[in-house]
Amino acid sequence: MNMKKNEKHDAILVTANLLFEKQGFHATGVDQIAAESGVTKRTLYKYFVSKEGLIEAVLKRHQEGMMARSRAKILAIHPVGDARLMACVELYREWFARSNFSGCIFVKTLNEFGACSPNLVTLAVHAKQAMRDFFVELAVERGARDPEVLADQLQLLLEGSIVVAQLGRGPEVIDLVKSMVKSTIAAACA
Amino acid sequence: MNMKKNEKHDAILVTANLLFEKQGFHATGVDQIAAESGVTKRTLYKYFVSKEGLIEAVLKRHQEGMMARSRAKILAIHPVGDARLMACVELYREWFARSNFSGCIFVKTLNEFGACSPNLVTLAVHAKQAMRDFFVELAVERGARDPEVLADQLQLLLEGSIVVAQLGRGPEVIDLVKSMVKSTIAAACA
DNA sequence: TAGATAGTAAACAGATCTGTTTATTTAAAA
DNA sequence: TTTTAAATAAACAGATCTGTTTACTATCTA
Repeated sequence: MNMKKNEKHDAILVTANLLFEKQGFHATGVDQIAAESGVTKRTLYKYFVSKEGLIEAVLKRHQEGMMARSRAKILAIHPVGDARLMACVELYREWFARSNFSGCIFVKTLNEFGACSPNLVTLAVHAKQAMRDFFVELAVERGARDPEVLADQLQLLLEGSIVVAQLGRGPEVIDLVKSMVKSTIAAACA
Repeated sequence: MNMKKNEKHDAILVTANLLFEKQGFHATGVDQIAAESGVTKRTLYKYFVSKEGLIEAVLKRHQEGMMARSRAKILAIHPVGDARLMACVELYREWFARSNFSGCIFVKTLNEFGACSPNLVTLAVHAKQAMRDFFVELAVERGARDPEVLADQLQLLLEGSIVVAQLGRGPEVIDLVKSMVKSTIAAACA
């Protein structure tokens, strides 16, 4: 069977994702996406009804990939305990350390479409919720007194770290986050 | 003497600030800013060399206003101690509770101009630094063992709270932040 | 081999964007 | 009152944006 089904379709999604992360949504034109995908605009509009439709697809794919990669990395870690929660934090360090790190595509979505596209905002909110739900799972596993609260605390610290990393402090912010997460977990399981 | 010097100039700055916060920078056109300022485009371009120049002026004015209002509110609080740091956090609650809250204009700057305007990025970084410097002052006052670290921790939590508030959790996030700040201060002064 | 499918190339339409120009009006100052 | 400065209104220029259209060319399969 033919494994390279929808090659172009995926190339467009990957390129668009990269450009949106780097430049933002409004600053990235459809022409640039098509050109850098090695595809004509016509082909792009064959696969996606509109720029907004493309953004939607990019966000969905990004969330799925993010969650799948996170689950794969963290759930392989044993023994279950602090280790998994800390590995979660460590995942953010790797992200910030990437040469092309330039913030979170979902935060960008909130900031660029908060006033004009409830649809895209919803996708961003759901993505962040999915991550928080994963934190709840890990908190339960860890035996937190109130897993929901611990998840909220983790989310708070990690969202903060994204902005601080963007401010030029780089991956080292994670050291601070880790120390705070450690004492937070301790307090949440006492 | 004539007190209403530069009335138009300021009207443009105020309107532009509101629109940029609500819609983002790229999504806000110069025409809209001029129209809603009750001014023609010609006048706008008399006061500001370009859209980027206008954005620059908006960011500077925003930072100055923010710092002045914060200092005025917090430095009036006595006795010096936890109260001032907590009042700082409370300031964010008021911000999130405003009907037109839609994120931080400096975070928007990072996300929209990170790849194409080092100039504007620098302004955003400096604004965030000014706020952190203020946190350091308050931490010193409070008698923190390492004021720089406490300031970093505060910054981390408050930046996180902005995004979480934007995600629809509203001003209530601040309750969580406050509890975390309390224990963080306790640990930082033990 | 014939025909459907998917793609390229490139022009086009119409809207919108930043920024400029011209001509006119208002208003204050000399 | 006369002059000067500041603002308006509105057209214009040129670039760029999203999205469409037309015509041509591979490629794969029935």
